[in-house]
Amino acid sequence: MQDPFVCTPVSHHHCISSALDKAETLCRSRNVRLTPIRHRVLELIWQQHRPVGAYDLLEQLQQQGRVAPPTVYRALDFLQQQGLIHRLESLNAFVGCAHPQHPHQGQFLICKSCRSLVEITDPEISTVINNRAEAVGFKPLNQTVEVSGFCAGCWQKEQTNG
Amino acid sequence: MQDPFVCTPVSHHHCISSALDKAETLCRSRNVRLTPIRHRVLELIWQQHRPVGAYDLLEQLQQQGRVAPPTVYRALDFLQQQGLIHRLESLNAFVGCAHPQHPHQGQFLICKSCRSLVEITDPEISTVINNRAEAVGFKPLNQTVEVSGFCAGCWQKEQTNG
DNA sequence: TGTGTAATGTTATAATATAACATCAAAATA
DNA sequence: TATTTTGATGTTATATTATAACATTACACA
Repeated sequence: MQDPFVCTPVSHHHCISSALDKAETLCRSRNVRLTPIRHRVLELIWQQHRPVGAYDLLEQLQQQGRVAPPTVYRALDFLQQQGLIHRLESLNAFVGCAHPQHPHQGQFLICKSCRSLVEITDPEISTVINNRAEAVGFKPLNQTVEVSGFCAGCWQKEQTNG
Repeated sequence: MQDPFVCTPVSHHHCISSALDKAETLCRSRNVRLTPIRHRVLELIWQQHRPVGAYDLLEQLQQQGRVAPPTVYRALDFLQQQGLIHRLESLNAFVGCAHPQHPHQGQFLICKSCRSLVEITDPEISTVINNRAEAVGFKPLNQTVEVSGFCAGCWQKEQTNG
């Protein structure tokens, strides 16, 4: 089932802190360290609540002192390993994961117009892909599924405008 | 159904020339120009018959004279637009398309070990993805599906070795 | 032959990412 | 508590991927 969570400007502060709380709990339980830098990077990612590039993050971090690229990339690596963020290959960007509690194959719907993103976690998609891969003798380990198109709102506008 | 074409070292020269012939026919019928540079880039891509980076191609082109990055990227853009090659987002690399006659959503199986690649074109995969996207109000236009794992051969080796 | 368009050349630089090594902080252990 | 070990971060430099901007050339067609 899909988490019907919707983030509105009003609820956004909650969505950020909820994500950070989850992250803290998770890291504690796994006995890994959500250091200040990692925490900060995750926070920045959730503040945007859309795909963010590493150098965007870098720029924001640099407002509080000198930071170099490796620092950001290390934090991103860590957050990815812990399943707290996903990397979007088609955008070279990162986004917070809404349900990091258990590892999963996410699928990403990326709006061409407003650049918003929805993550769905549909077992049927991953199953079909795995089945087809196995049918040709391939052992699937990890899936990248990214769909470019229009979100509901932008699609309406597209249609009325043209 | 999947094209059961298999490229072996022995048949590889044929697979290259077949791809180039198809490309020529296609471009002629579409009234677009498969110029020498574009032809050469496509040839180099098929010679490798695995994902190749733009700068790999550049290096090979430079063996016959000075060439700069934009030249390669323009050729790649053209070939992509014509559906003659695909871009692999998770690798920043390009690979020849085995059936460029009609536009399609390809799915890519990428071997972590030997870096070989298989393209499958499974309508069920694209359909399921589109359905699920539409179910959440999203209008899907383009899919990126890339699966990382082991090809049949390498998976066997993996299992016997460890 | 001119004239417009598409393709390519050329230079510079943007954007993304990592290697390599130094330093520092925390946790684990004696 | 001092020691050691490990993991995290700092720092510098550079690799890799990609594009902007403008000049020049080749081709298609009037």
